[in-house]
Amino acid sequence: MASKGEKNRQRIIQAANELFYHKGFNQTAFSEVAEASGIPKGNFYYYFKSKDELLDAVIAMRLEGIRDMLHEWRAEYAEPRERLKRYARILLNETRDVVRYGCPMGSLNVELGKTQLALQSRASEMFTLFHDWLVEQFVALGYRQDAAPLALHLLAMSQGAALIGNVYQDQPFISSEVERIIDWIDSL
Amino acid sequence: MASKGEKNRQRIIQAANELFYHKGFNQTAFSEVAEASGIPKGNFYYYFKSKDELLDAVIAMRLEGIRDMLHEWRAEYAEPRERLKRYARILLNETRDVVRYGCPMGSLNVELGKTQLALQSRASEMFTLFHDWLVEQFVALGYRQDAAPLALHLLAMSQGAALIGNVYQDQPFISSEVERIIDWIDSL
DNA sequence: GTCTATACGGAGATAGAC
DNA sequence: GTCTATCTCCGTATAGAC
Repeated sequence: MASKGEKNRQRIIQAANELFYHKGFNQTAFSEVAEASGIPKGNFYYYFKSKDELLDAVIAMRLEGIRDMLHEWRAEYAEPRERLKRYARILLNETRDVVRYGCPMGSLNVELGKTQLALQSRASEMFTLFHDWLVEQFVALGYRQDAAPLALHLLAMSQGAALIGNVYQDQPFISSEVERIIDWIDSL
Repeated sequence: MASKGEKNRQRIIQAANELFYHKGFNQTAFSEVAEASGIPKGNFYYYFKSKDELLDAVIAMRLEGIRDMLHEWRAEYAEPRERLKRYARILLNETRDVVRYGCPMGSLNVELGKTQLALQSRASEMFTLFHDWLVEQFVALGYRQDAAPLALHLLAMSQGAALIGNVYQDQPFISSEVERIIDWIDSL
């Protein structure tokens, strides 16, 4: 039952999610989230105890989205190799945003990793969802003790592509890196 | 001639350099730089017109450091392939810091890329110094139109390794990624 | 050139009316 | 539950004494 309060809560989370991505967590003020969501900033403390807790709710929403996506990928692709390639193409989904704002997971973790380790640890759960799903696919391909390192390596390649693509605002570069990654998957 | 004023200027830059790396640019307050450098924050505006200009000076110092390092690498290694491998090992220099604070270049660019594009563009010059030096080596290896893409790819692999190593505070992972990169260079 | 004191704005967070 | 008004702190930046 989506109560009125729950609806407002969701609107705040949605607005914060986009602003945290575009501007960064620490550089986003409540006043901006208030303007974007249409809810006065004074009300935020009825829904969240603090800004940190708002971020926690944003991450929780992202985690749900990732879980759903991975679930769909499982349904859509039966072969582990095809699943790995689907992951590799993730950067092509929103290349414009990646080039402009970086990877939503990567940039948030980088920011929080400086001085907000508790929140960073929470944000790293997004990576872990992908990681565990990738491990599953590598295991299905016959890799055992190498599955986890391979998954981390795949995460790293995607993040490297996103970061350099962002630094140089270079969309074609991201596409070519995705090609490279897919070739690598085929070579396994 | 290092005048007294110039010495103070350098001390501010040194302190800011470390704090910008450890805490991020926007999360570092003048009061902290003041405490670390022993120079009252009120004095900063005698040496720099703004915080942005202080960052500019920090980046200028880092650029000089990179130039010097690349120069030394040229002297130390004659073969282009050995030079590429030396670059690949750069993450091993300060792995503890990379794991704790991320890559000094990458994390700064990610932060500035959100809402401070002019400063990000300046910060990207650090990457460009490495990029151009790497292109030089790939050309010497016989690559022509592929030299630039290969250089970008190498930058991306390093950044991906640094980012994931930072996210999971995983030092061994960075070492294993460096191994992978070196194998890739050998395969060229 | 170097210092202290302070202006000014905006941040997160709170109080209390309705 | 929802709103407005406001508190307190701390950021960058400035003024002006020495």
